[in-house]
Amino acid sequence: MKETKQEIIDAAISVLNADISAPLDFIAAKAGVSRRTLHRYFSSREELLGACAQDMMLTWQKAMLVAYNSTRDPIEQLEQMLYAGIDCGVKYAFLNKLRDHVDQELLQAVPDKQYEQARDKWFRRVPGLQRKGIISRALPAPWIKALFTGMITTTIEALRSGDVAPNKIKELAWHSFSKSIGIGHQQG
Amino acid sequence: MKETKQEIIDAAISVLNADISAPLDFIAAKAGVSRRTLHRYFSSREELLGACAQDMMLTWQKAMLVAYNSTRDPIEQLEQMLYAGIDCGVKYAFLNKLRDHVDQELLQAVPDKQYEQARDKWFRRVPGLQRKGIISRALPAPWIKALFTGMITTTIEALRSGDVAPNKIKELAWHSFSKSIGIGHQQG
DNA sequence: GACAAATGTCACAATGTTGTGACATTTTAA
DNA sequence: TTAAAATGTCACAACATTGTGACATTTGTC
Repeated sequence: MKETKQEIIDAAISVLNADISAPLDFIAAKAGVSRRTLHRYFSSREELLGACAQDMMLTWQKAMLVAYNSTRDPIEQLEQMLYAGIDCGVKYAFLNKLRDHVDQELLQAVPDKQYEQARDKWFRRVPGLQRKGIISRALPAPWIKALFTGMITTTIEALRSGDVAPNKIKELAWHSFSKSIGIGHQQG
Repeated sequence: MKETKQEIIDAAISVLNADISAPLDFIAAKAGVSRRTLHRYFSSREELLGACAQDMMLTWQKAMLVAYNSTRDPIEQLEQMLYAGIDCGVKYAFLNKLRDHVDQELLQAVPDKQYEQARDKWFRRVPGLQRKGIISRALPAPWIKALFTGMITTTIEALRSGDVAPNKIKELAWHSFSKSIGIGHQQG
């Protein structure tokens, strides 16, 4: 059986993702636990928020590193990183929101530098790949980064809506994302 | 000078988009108005939420219809609809969230059918365009729809982050979106 | 079963949020 | 200028949320 503390964190991420100000009652209910128990693990809302942020970052970071190290081919690295991002699921969408609401001190403990390491390492290669014509030269690097994170949230949203078959969705996501940044084109 | 009521709605959409449970004080402050005045226009939080939903839907609907009617070419229609979606800005991202929080009765008054009219009219043509090879046949229609809304939020997020030049962003969005659904490919 | 750890239930104070009334002040339009 | 409309300020009650203590109940382990 899972640790209660982790279950509360997971519930919190899920609930707070929909409503960052949701009462602790909702989070406790989602975790199948009384509010009193929640408070035994997290003395305050602020502390819970911080734990969520830390949990998310570690999850994300680990997944990205595994993906990045799974191959030497940059295109395959990107594909694996996209899949890893999708697998992180709803947790990912929550990440940006938290930055506005969590006391920054609570995030200091997290190895923030490492967290972005894998993805950023990859994105520093973008100009080189563009020179080789592998990625469209028409697209600025920050836009490519935006498309990457955007495709993850798009995919998660599509999954949540239930309109797209789940077993095909990663394939679709990579297909569309790779095309959107010009992979597979011959552009001299 | 703008109507106070509309200013409050705009402020509410902006604030609630970041935090659906944000106190009315924040909304009033954003609107440059006292909380008491806010309550003179909206007797309850619920009523304000409903007004936001209605306002958004009408804005979105009008923009889509204008875009749709601006040309007969389906590809150009799609391009214009994407631009219209981006122009609706932060308002759009709010729309889905509201569906979970607003009493559905308050949305009944809105011509919901019409709201989706233009976009849905377009998306019903997708199979035909796929048969002609204009859009990739590998992509299910719901996924294309997800990509459309996803590209809008991606673009808005990129704008908000400040990492991508605003004057080029619509162009980038259309470039990447059209590629992501297979427009411009020769696929037999 | 017996014991310890974890959890639940209830009560409670402190604080935050909402919605309203009364009245002062400012803005608008004639 | 003046009267009406709009807004601001303050006070207030009702309600929601948070965090904690005291004690009962359940769960896991020997």
